[in-house]
Amino acid sequence: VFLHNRLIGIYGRCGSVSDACAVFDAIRRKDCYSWHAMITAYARSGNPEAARRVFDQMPVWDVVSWNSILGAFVRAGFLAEAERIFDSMPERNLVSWNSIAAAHAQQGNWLDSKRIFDSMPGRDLVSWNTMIDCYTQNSQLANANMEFDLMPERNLVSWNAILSAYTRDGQVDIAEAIFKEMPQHDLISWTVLLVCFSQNNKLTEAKKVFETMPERDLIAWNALLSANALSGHLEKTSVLFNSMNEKDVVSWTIMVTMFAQNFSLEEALIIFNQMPMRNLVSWTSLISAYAVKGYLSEAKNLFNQLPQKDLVAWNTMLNAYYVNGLMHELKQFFDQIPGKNLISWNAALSAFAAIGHVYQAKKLFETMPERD
RNA sequence: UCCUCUGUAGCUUU
Repeated sequence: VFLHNRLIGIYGRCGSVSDACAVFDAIRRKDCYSWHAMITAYARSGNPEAARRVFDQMPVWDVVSWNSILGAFVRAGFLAEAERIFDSMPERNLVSWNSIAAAHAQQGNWLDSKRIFDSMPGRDLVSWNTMIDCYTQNSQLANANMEFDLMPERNLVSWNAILSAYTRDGQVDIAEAIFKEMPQHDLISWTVLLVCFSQNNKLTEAKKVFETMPERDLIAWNALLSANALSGHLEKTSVLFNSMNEKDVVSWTIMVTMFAQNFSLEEALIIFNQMPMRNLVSWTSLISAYAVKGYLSEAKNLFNQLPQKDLVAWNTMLNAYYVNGLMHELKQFFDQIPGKNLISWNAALSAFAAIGHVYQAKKLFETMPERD
């Protein structure tokens, strides 16, 4: 059982749910570790409903079982359901509280995260680190920084989190200073620094980080690829891409996106058609490629065929109407978007503003649930 | 051997 449970965990982590499931089914005497590992495997694959089916079949539940199913819904971004689970838990520990705090931040409610953080029965290092990340995700650098200063102790995760905060805010010099000041570096620290340079148009420095870092994994390679793609050197980026001996769906999507953003629909399609695996992000990237080249109906067809849609996909399609000048359809589409976020509102608002429909723009501005 | 924190790809800011 011990070995089987480990296997479920390994398969879950590398995204092979079906393999995890096969191992799980083969265990005759399942213990709670088996059940929890299987729930988490489904959670990691983005399938909280499957996770719930496993949860429902368990003979007994403990706090880890509840945390596992809570985590499945948090990870999938289903805040309402996560809250329902949290409220109905017979017992909670710090893990439960940390999860629900992170869930609110994911949906943009960083004030709720802070409220939870302040009212939770205790705090551990993970709580503090979570709080820094809640602020970072919501572009609240000053608050992230304050929390970092206030925390009673820090580990490498805390340092990486604050490094990310400054990176996101575009404060390259401070990020560099933090990198030098931090007590240790791991692969994550190095990659964040690379991304920091990459996202602030410093390709040379980004490359230098890549060469300097003591070890490189696929994420680091993808970050370097992305740095090249962002700089607009299509040819050089393609050479790098072809030289990579390991590629995942992210690597492929970086290429599709690069061609899309440089209006090379044909090349984006060539890459897309060669992709060995695709996900929602790759499809959305292709929709964008069609849209910016004026192929709205193709974009719309792809969108309608998506097996599942997230908010980014909806917003991409919204923008497709805008760049093709179809304001009437845009308005209708906007009204259909479930759970609009600030990006949806800003996109619609700026669309009307850009074409001089001041009245419509003003009306949207006044109706917006939040503004930045 | 199970649950929560940090790194890479897609959407808005004319």
